[in-house]
Amino acid sequence: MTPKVRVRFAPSPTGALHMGGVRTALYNYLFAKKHGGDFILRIEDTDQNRFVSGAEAYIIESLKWCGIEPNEGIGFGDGVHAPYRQSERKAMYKQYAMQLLDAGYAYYAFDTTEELDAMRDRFNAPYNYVTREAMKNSLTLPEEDTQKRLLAGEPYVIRIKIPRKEEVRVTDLIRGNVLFHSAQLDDKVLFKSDGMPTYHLANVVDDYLMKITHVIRGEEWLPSAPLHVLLYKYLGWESVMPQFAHLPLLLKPDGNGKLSKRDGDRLGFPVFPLEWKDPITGEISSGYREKGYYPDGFINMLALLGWNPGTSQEIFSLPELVEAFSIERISKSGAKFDAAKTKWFNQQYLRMRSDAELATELTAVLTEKGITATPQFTERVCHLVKEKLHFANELWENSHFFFEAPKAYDEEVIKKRWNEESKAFMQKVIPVFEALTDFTAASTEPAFKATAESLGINPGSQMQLFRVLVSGVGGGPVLFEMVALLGKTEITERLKKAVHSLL
RNA sequence: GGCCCGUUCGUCUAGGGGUUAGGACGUUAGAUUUUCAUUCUAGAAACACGGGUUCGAUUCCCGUACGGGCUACCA
Repeated sequence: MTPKVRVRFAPSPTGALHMGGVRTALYNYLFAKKHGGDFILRIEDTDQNRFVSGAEAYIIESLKWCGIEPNEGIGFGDGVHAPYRQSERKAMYKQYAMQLLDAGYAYYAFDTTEELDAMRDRFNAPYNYVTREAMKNSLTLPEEDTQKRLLAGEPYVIRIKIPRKEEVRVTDLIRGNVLFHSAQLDDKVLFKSDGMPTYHLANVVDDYLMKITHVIRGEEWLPSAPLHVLLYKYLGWESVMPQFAHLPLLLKPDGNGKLSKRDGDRLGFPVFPLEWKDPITGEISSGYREKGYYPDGFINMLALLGWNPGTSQEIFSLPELVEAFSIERISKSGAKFDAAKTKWFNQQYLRMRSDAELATELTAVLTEKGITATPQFTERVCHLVKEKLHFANELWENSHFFFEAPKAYDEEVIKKRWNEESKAFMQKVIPVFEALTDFTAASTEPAFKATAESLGINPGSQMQLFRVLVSGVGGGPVLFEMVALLGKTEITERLKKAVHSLL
């Protein structure tokens, strides 16, 4: 029987969650849901020096905003494997380090930072099967010396003893078999002198204890995967070792390298899901949420950055992503982030929003400005302008003239179009409009044109000017739809006022 | 430097021993809206290079180049 799929997203609370991290969480979420499994959030806070207050809450809020909520873990409710914060699991790790020690797979090391630096300078090599011979550790020191140091409370770390000559095979769901030679590995610290495990030990122990079946993480972890494989083996957990999938990285849009916070500042797009204020420096980094992006569009974009369904479908709801997702279709190479396409996704999602939903957003702006309008009117306004937008927060700037009469008129258009001929036309069209009983796009347009023609004027030459006289601006939705929505009274009054003020 | 991963239009990608190498974003032109946006149509635009294997390689293999990641008592 195959065990229930259990995956985890395991960020460190060292700052805001990067969009690459969000994508990793997303792929874990999709994989879990696809297989009816569990998705766990585990906080890896084994490095007390890098702890940033607020980071954990930020991670939780980000996942919630994105709609990819873990069903177990910090912020989402405890399961049977609680706690989910490694600092609270501190007591669990030591015994596994001891187990490794007893079995001869690990050893104590007492080297100081200075000694370590000196060793690296001298050998230009890591702590490994050759250099460890020259260092202060339980492999080189007499047994009683080691015991004496331990008893005296001398600081120590526990290092893994990497075999000198062994092939370590990592089977990766995305990359296939990757072969490493143990001679290239180093004796990584598993247990630090401050009593905390390092990532490597804590990660393997927790994944084992939490019955994780698949480890889906960034490609930056591939080089340490053989170390993890060795740990499963030495701990006797080889038969329940999770399967690995190392994700390609998110790259800078220009140039090369991993996408970083700096790139967002430099190129003008957020790299974080939510706005983040650094608690130390007070520096603020923009977020997709605050910029007006929809979470489902953001997630859709992220899903397609490194994965594709093999069809030409590009717009996916979260359930559709779950349905279509498979690890096999994740690409191997890094993906450069594309801010323009991210905007395009948002535009697509904006169009899928109902007029009523957009009206709610616009109403919030109206209320702020002390403007009242009926929901029906606001909805129709939204219906007319939504095709022009990429973001809902552009609603007001594209529709303000529906709610307030123009205070000024686009000067360029006035300069170009306002003349004796147009003055005569506007004065004549006012009574024509007033006489209409049925004031719709279907009635105003022919009336407008007929009036122009009766004066021997090309109707087209008056359209933009007319638009400016009633709205103040040269651009906007389809003219006669706009006219009809504003209504006869409003249109004729605005027109009279405009003609008067321009005389 | 060493180790590992990768390489199809500018970008995200499909494809795969014989294809007009497909789509999307962006971009260019035209049409529509006498504006803008939208929409429609058309266009430019890619298999990194060199060797093999093969009747045939963009596809398979090897090398080179280039890119990326890792190389901490950070994750």
